[in-house]
Amino acid sequence: MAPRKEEDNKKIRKESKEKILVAALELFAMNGYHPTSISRIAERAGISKGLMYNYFSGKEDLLKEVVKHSFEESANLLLQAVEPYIEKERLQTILRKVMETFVVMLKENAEIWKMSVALSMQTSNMPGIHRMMTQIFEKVYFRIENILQLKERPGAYSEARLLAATMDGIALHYLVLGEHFPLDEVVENFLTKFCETGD
Amino acid sequence: MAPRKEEDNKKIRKESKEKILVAALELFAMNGYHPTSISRIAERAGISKGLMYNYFSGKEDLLKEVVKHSFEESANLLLQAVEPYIEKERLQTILRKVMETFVVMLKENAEIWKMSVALSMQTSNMPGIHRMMTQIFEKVYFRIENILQLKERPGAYSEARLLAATMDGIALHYLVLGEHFPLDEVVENFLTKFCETGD
Amino acid sequence: MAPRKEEDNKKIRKESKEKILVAALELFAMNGYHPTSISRIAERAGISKGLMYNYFSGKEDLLKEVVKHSFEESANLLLQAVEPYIEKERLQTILRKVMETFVVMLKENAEIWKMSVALSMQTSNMPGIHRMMTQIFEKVYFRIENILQLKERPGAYSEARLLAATMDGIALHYLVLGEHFPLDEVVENFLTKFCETGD
Amino acid sequence: MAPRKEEDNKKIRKESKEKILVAALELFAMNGYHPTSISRIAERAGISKGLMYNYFSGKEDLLKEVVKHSFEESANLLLQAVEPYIEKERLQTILRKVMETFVVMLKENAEIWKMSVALSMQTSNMPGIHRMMTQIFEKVYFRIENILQLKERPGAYSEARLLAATMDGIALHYLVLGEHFPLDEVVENFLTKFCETGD
DNA sequence: TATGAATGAGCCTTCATTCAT
DNA sequence: GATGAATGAAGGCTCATTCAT
Repeated sequence: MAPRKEEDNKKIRKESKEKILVAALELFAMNGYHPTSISRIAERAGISKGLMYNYFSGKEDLLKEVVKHSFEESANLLLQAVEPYIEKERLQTILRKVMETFVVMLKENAEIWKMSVALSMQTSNMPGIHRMMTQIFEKVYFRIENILQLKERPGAYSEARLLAATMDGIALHYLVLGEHFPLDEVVENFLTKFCETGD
Repeated sequence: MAPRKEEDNKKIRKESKEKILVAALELFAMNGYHPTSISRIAERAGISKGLMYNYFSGKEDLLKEVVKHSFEESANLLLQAVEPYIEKERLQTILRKVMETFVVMLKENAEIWKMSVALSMQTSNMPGIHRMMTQIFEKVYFRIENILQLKERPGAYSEARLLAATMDGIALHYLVLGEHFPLDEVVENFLTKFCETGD
Repeated sequence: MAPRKEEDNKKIRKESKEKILVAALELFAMNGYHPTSISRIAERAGISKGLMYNYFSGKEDLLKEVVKHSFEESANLLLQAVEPYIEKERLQTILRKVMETFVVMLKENAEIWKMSVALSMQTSNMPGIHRMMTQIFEKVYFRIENILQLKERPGAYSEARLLAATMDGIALHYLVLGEHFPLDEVVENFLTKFCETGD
Repeated sequence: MAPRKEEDNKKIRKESKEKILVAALELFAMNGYHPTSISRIAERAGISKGLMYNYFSGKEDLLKEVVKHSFEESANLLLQAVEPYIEKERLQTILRKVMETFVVMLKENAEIWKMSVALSMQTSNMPGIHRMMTQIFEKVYFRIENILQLKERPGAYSEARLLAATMDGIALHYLVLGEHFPLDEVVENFLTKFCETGD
C-alpha cells in the first residue's frame, strides 16, 4: 500500500474532529455538560472513545472548543448580517435589522444558547472557558459601541452596554419561558423605546 | 431515660436542616450543582453524609429546596422593598427604588444569582426545579405588570415584559463581566430611557 | 405516679416483642430477609427503630426468633392434627389426615414456607439459624418414623425419610409453580402409591 | 498501531466474561446473592469492579446469567444422560439411570443447587429470574412426562409431577441434612415404590 | 490513525446500629 | 421502657481516562 498522503491525513483529521465537535455540541446543548458522557459523544460521532483523546486533551477541552466554535459562529453571523447597512442606513434601520437577525438566531439555536448562558455563569470552575466566552462577547460589544459612535449617539458607551444587556435579557426570558414570552411584541416595544429618545 | 420531647426534636431537626441548606447553597452557588458532591456538602455542614437523607430525599430534592429558599427570599425582598412607594409615588421614583434594591441584591448575592440563572437554563433535566423557578419568577413579573397598569402606562403587558427582561439582562452582564460592567451608569441610562417615553 | 408493676412491665414487653415478631415475619416472608430493613419492620410494628434493640440483639437475631416461632408453630400444628388418629386408625387413614393438614397449611402460609425453604438453603451464613431449623425439622421427622414403626411398617427408617422428602418435594413444587401445580391430584397419587405397597 | 482484530477482541471478551461468571457462581452459591458484593466478585475474578459493567448491565443481570448457565447445564446433563436408554430399556432401568445421574450431580454441585432452590423461592423480587428458572424446569418436566407416556404408564401427568416433586424433595433433604441424610437408601426405596405399582 | 478492554476514583444512596434524652 | 437523630461503613454503579494493539 502506498503511504497515505499528507493531505489525506489532514482531511481525515479535520473530518473526524468536526464529527466529534458536532456530536458534542448537540449533546451538551440537549442535556448539559456534566450529564453528557464521553461514551455517548463518541457513539453519536460514530467514532471510538479513544479517538477523542487524539484530538482533544480531555472532556473540558472538548467543551471549550465546542463553545468557541458555536459562539464565534453566532457572533460572526450577527455582525455580518448588519455590516452592509451600517454606512448607508439610519440607526433605527440598522437596529431593526440586528434584532431581526437576533430573533431568528435565538429561535433556531435556543438549546445552544441556553448552554452558553449556563456556561457563562460558571466563573470559578473552568476559567479558561469563561475567559474565551468573554473575549468573543466583548468583540461583539465593541462593534455595537462603534456603530453607536458612528451614528453620533451621545453616551455611546453606556448606551451600548444597555443595548447589549437588553438584547440578552430578552433572549434570557425567551429561553426560560419559551413561547409564553411575547418575543415579537417585546422587541417592537424595545426598538421604539430605544430609538425615539435623543434621536 | 424519657424520650426527647417533641419540641426539642423539632428544634434539632430544624437546625440540622438549616445547616445543610446553607452549606449546599454555598457550594452549589460556588461550583455548580453537578460538581458539588454530597460528601462535600455534609463536610461543610459538619454532619455525616447519611444524615442528609433524613431531611432530603436525594441530591436533586436538596437542590430544589435550596433554590426555593433563596429564590423566594430574593423575590420577596424585591417586592417588599418597593411596596411602600407604590401608591404614593410617581412611576419614576418607584422604578428608581426598584433598581436600587435590585443592584444591592445583585451585588450581594452574585454567586447565588449565577446559580439561579444557570439552573433556569436547564429545561430538559430537572423539570421540577424549572417549573418552580418559573412560578416564583412569574409572581414577581405579575406584580411589575400590575404596577405599570396602576400608573396608567399604555401597553403595560409588553412593557412589563421588556422591563423585566432588561433588568435581568443587566444582571446577566454584570454577573459575567463583574466590575468591568458599568452597572450604575447603565442603570441610570436605563431609567432615563424607560421613564421619559410616554410619560 | 405509682411505679409500674412488675406484671405490667412484663405484659408490655411481651406485647411489643410480639408486634415486632409479627411485622418481621410478614415482611421477611413477603420480600426476603436482606431486602427488608429494620426501619420498615419498626414502622409496620408501630414502634421505634431503637426499641428493637431492647428485645433483639440485632437483625439476625430477630430473624432467628421469627423463624423459630413460625417453624415451631407449623411443626406443632401438623403433629397435633394427626395425634388423635395415631392409635386408632390404619396407616392409610393417618397419612390421609397428615396430607390434608399439610395441604391446608401449605396453601395458607405459602409465603412463609418459601422463606423457610430459602433460609434452610443458607448453610454457611447464619449457622445458628440453620441448626435451629434442622432441630425442629428432625423432631417432626422422628415422629413420622415413630408412627411408621408403630404400624409395623418394614424399613421404617428409610421409608420415613422418603415420606418426609416427598411431602417437602410436593410443597416445593407447589411453592414454585403455584396454582399451575395440580396439588390435589399429586397428593392423591402419592397416597395411593405410598400405601398400596407392602400394606 | 493497528487496532486489535475483531477476533482477538471476541476472545478477550469471552474470557473476561467467563472469569466473572465463574467467580460470581462460586460466591453466590457459597454465600447467597445479597451478601455477595460486586467488589468481592471482581476481586475473585481478578478484574476491576468497573469491568463488570462492560459485560453485565448490573448485579441482577449477572445473577440471571449465572443461574441460566448453571441451571441449563444441569438440565441438559440430566436429559442427555438418559436419552440413550429411553427407547430400548424398561422404565425401571431408565429411572434407575436417571436417579444415578441425579445423585451424582446433586453431590457434585450441592452449593449451586442450594442457591437455585433459594432463588426459586424468591417469587416477588426478581420475577425475571423466577420466570427463567421455571421455564428451564418445565422443559425437564415435560421430558419426564413424555417418557412416562411412552412407556404407557397410566396417569402419566400427575405421576410425572409426583416423580419430579419426589426427586426434588429428596434433593432438598440431602441439601439440608447433608451426609446425615441416607441418600442411597432413600433412592432405592423410592425406585422400588415407584416402579412396582401399576407395572 | 483508530480501537475498545480495562481501570479506579468517586459518585449517590442505604441501612444496621448507637446513644443522649 | 421508648425515641429518633446521628453515624459511618459498605453497597451498586458511572465515567473520564489510559494503553496495548
